[in-house]
Amino acid sequence: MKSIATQLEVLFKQALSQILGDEASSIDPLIRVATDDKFGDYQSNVAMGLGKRLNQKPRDIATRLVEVLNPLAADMCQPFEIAGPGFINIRLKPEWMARQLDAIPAGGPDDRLGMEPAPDPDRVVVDYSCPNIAKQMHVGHLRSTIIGDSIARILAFQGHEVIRQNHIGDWGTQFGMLIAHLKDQCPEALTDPGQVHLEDLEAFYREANKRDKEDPAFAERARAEVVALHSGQSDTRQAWQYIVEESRRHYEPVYRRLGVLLTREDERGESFYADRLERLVNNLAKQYGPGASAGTPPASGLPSITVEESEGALCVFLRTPEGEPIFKGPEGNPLPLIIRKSDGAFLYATTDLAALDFRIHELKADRVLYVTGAPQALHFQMVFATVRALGWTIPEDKNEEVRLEHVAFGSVLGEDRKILKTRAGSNVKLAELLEEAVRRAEALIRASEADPDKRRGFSEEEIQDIAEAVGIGAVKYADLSQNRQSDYVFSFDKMLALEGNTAPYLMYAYARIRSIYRKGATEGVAPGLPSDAQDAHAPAGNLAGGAITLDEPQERTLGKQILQFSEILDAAAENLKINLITDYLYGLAGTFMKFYENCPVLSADTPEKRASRLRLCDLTARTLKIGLGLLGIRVVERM
RNA sequence: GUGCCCGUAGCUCAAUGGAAGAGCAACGGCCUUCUAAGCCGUAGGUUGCAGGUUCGAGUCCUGCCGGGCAUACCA
Repeated sequence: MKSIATQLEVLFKQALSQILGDEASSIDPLIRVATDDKFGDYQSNVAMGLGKRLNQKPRDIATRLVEVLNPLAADMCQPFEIAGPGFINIRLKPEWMARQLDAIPAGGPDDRLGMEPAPDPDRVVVDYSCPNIAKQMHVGHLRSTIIGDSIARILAFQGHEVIRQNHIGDWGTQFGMLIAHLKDQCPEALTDPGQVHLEDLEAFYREANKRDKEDPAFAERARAEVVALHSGQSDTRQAWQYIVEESRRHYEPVYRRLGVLLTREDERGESFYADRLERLVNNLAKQYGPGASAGTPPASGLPSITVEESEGALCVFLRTPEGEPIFKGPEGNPLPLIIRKSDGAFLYATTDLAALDFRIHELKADRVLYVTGAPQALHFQMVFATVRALGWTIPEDKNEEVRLEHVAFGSVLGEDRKILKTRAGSNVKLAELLEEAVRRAEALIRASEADPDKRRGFSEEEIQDIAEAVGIGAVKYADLSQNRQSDYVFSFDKMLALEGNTAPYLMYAYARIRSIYRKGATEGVAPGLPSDAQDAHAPAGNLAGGAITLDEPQERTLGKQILQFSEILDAAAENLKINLITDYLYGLAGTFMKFYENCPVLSADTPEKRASRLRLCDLTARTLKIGLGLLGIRVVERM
């Protein structure tokens, strides 16, 4: 089933070609959701633009268009209205919307509300989370993990082939000191790794760091371990493996608690690329180094790339065809992308180039997304520009350029509007932050249970389960409902607030719907809840005919918004703006609440009306569940 | 210095070039009817300033003011 906007576009294009002929094919009908109910449901803004182009009055064009459109769209729309400078206001017929809703198939395990998958799916690499080994995940990893996971879910739902990549920080000079320290402090970890566990990885890291700074003999051994690690010496490799494994024991429970999809199979950390770096750098130096100026000149307009040694470091420089540096440093001097340090070591730019090589040439990605913080924008600009200049983004076996995108996000701030820190000034640990969110959610539920008017009689098990879902959901929703690019202020009180655009509000709307079904089942007037309520939905149709009617204004609005889900998803996926989905879900939940207040379901006037309203409830619940699912947030049956 | 991002109601934030919106806080209503973690109502604006492009600018361009981030060997 096509979205409302798409169907309107088809009609408008037909009408445009009738009055304008062939030149109409390139015209966008500019269908938009109306900004206000008084203007209808949708509007077309095409007439204003055409007025200029055809040198006619926009209102005259709109009039001619509407004359053709009225019969074409008679099934779908009320007669069109022309307003203001030439807006065409579009009002959908309730019977048409009801038929669209009726056509949505019943729910099931892979429910997609009848939405069609993308006709031309891409293979998309999503790089996100990327914890550092031997350090705890802290609040700085929160957004990458949550946003990246949601983007992966959204694109997969749309039918794209998503390849998750967790580029963990499992390589680098810091491993020298960690390994040296491990061999001193915990040698049994090498002989019997399964039986020995570090209690506190963070403390271990700090101790190693301290010794590295204070004890020259230790620092010497640490350097030797770096060499041993790189050359693949077995006991050093084993120690390294042990440290990585200990880190997994920390972050995998965080992933499970957050409900992110990342698994061990998605890990392709820095170590994976380590033995490719030297060859990569040598090849670049050979092709674009000083002796290689005879290479092919860049195609017109493309930047030229050179690889030069500067201040002892090996650097990539990009220049315009006119020779002007594309990236400039403080004094206007060319800014290099350093791919080998003066001490011979490689660094993150090198690894990122190797990773793009792999993702483009071996994973065959059509699109590569990097979900990292906005401060890294310049780095990715340089890496992407380099890769484009190398010609990697136009593989021979594809006709479309590989899309490289930095999905940047703002920082998480404390109430003081500074980067969120603990009172002691250290990073806030993610595990502790989640624990506090759940604990606060639990306190809210217990307070409500202590109130005789609000008490639902939850079991202890239910309280724990609801607190977990609400607490974690609140953290994730608060993050995802922000415009990704701006910084946001972290506040437990706001994200767990009982009102407003929060996870608890949406989850409450869902639970209310489920409550109707439970009550209906006991009274024998609704099909009831399926036994496996988490994964299936009651087949709400086929009751007394089961046809949906949209008579009351609240029914009409609810039905319309359910039908709009697919166009919201398209917009969110296109711009990777997840807050479009949260705004939509919040609006849908609000509309449902109004419907709930005004339109009795179980005690509707007639069995037909009851059946219709039950189906609206079912569709709303499914939309909320799927929508929250795309955010990685689960719903609960009661709260 | 240069580059990127931001500046919208008291506060926190939305708004693919199309007719300025929520939530919180404030004030006033609604629980013998499906969950009041709810609903209804009132109030709140020269979208930082000044120009420009456009039929139309919060949105695009230029300049200024204010803030954040980045800017050669950590990621």
